[in-house]
Amino acid sequence: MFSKFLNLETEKRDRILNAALDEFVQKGYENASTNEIVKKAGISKGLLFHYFKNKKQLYLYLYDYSLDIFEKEFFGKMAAMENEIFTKMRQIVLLKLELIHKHPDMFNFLMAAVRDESQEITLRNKELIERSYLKILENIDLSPFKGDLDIPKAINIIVWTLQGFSNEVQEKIKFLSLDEINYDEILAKMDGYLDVLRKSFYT
Amino acid sequence: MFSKFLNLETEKRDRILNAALDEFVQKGYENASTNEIVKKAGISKGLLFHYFKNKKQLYLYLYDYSLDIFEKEFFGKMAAMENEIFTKMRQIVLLKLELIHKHPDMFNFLMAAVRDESQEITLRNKELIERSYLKILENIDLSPFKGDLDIPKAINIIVWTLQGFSNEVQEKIKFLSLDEINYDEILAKMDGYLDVLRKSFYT
Amino acid sequence: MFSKFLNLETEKRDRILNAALDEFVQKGYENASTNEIVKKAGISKGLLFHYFKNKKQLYLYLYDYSLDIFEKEFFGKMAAMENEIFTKMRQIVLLKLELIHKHPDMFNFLMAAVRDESQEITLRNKELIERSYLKILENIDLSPFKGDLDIPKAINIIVWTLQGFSNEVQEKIKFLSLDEINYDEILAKMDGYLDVLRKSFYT
Amino acid sequence: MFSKFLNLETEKRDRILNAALDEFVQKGYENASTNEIVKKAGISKGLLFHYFKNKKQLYLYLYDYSLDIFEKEFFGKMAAMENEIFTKMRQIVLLKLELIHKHPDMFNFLMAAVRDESQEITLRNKELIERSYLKILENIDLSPFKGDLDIPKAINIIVWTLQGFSNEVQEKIKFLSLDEINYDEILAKMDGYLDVLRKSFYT
DNA sequence: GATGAATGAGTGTTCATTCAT
DNA sequence: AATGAATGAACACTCATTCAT
Repeated sequence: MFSKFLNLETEKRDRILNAALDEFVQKGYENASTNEIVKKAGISKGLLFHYFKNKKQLYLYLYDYSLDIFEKEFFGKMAAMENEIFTKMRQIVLLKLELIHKHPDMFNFLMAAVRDESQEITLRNKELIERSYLKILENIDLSPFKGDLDIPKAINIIVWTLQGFSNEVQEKIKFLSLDEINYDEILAKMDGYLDVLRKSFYT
Repeated sequence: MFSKFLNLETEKRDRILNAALDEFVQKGYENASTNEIVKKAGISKGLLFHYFKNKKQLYLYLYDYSLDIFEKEFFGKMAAMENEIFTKMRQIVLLKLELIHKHPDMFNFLMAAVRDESQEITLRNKELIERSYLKILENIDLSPFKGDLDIPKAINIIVWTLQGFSNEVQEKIKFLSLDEINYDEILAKMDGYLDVLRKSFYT
Repeated sequence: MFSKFLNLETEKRDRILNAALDEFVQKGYENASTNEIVKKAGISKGLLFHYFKNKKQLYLYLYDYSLDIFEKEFFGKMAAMENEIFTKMRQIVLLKLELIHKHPDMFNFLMAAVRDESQEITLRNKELIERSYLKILENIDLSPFKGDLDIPKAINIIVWTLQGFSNEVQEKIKFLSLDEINYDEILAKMDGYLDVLRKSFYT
Repeated sequence: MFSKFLNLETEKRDRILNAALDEFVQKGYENASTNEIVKKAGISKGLLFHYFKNKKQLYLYLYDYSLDIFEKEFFGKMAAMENEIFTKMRQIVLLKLELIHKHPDMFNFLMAAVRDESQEITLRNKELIERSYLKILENIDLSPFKGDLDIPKAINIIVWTLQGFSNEVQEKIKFLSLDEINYDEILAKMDGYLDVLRKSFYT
């Protein structure tokens, strides 16, 4: 399907990829202009459609491509993590932050794509979340939890708390440049939340 | 700004409002067609742009209008609520469900609008959330919380848990028709989460 | 359907009609460019699609419009014709020539459209031919035909002979300007053919 | 001009020829895609344009090539035909039917090409028709014709009658599959027409 | 106030043809 | 000879917005 594109010299491929990523992130799927993409990538109109039969396929390719990179980096490093849930969740958050710094455009694109709600993307995304969730929770040490606790619910509460916290942080730092962000402060706050939960759920 | 529109006879105003709401909900901002809106509303092309100088202004008006109605209904009923946080949160969830049933289009529109992330909407939304948050938390009875607990954090955890639960439910019922939804089951599950939190945070 | 277009001032309507007719005649359906049509008609791109929802509809409108005019003129004058078949056929040929002179573009368009073979056109055309045929043959005086002759076949032979002759003439005069055509010579030749057939088929 | 192409190995040449023929027959000149042709032929884009400088040249080559094959088969077998005109015309019709069955694609292509009306094709076609006509009429036995008959006109009437009949038949069988066609019935009808003409024109 | 004809820059996509390899 | 990446003008069609009436 995309073999033509894959055989391209890396430099040109990246130019196209970045141009498209950039345009989609800035304007969203509908508003993104293939005209702008080719201009940014410095290629002709026809060439884009030589590689991708239409705008949608380009978008889906970008999604799969970004997801692939994230998954590889994510799952690869998750194997070596702690089994103690709070430590593990903390490590996951740090890993996520690291990936955002490494591939900010891809991350933004993925976030935006998920909101887009196209059938195909929603499906791929659902699968990913399920796989991630299983991976995160496998090997978790359940022994420290209080005896009368509904552990599955407790785990969901931990996950949702980190999600809520994460959203709040993102909302706040949205308009800051990367070097204005005080990660120590953020992590300290997060540790505060994890402390509350640990004290509440562990014996 | 919209004074011309406000002076319109109620029936015509509502026709325009509903037509626009409907179109934006169904197709999103970009894909919504002003042509379709005027057709649905039974007015001329020119008239729409006589009342709203462009598509964006119409959209923002709709947002403010919807928000207004929600806020009124929400804040109005919130005054009479319990001060015990779990009871109050439960009441808020029920109220939210009630409003979704009463104004499904407006609710969908607001949800979609928030995701849109346009500067103006984001700002208005931030303000609303802050106001709501203050309102929800005012008069909360803090005495039952454990003495050594970081109460503000605990409250956030409660809010985020309900948010996470709510998102999960929405994801699941997205493809169900309204009468296929089993509300009792959903509420029972929610009560389960509230129980876990109450046992953990209360003395 | 085309009410918008019909309410247009005659001058502009004709400009659009002629521009489209001209373009379709010159280049055929596929190769005709809506860009060229609007340029020739001196209107904006959008306006053409305001009147006709797409290229195909414009084409079909043109077909129906042209056909209508031809049919009216044709059927109108056919009522007053002789019942003697050779005289009638001669009158029909003369009428056809007259119409070609009066509406050369429409005639060319109709001829081209029939060859186009699109489903819709083929259907409309088949109906027209059947109607014409019935009209031509109604009231024909069969008494002069030889007694042992298969009259329906003889009539078909007369029709096909005129068709064949007509095609041959058209082929020859295709590259001549209108005033270079010697109609007297052509008609004399045609009368020769009709004489042969009359002598052969009549007692 | 096409010497490069002629020196190609027969198998590859035929692959290209058939692919092009197929595409042109299915979609017509304008809509035929060189992309599809090279895909069907299993050759590269560049190679097609190495052999034929453009689409038009390929089309014209195909026309000449098809015509050549038809002419050879046609003229070859025409030498051995009867001199009695009605018998000969019947034999020609049968031969035509035979050729349609033997080379349906080429026949369809030629028919379509003639309708195309491009200058070059029209010219080649005119020449062919004249040559065929001369060939058909050479050696015809004029003795059975009635003494006072305009024989050249009579012959044209015979030809046009067969043409008209043939067109009518083609119109009718267009949507039938090959084995649904009742050839005996068609030929019987045709013989009816030839009988009418024979009785009328012969002493 | 109310209409809807008119605009034109914009869209995604196609495709015959070229050309470096 | 053979490849297929690359071009770019052209296509039909859309749509928010304007404006004369």
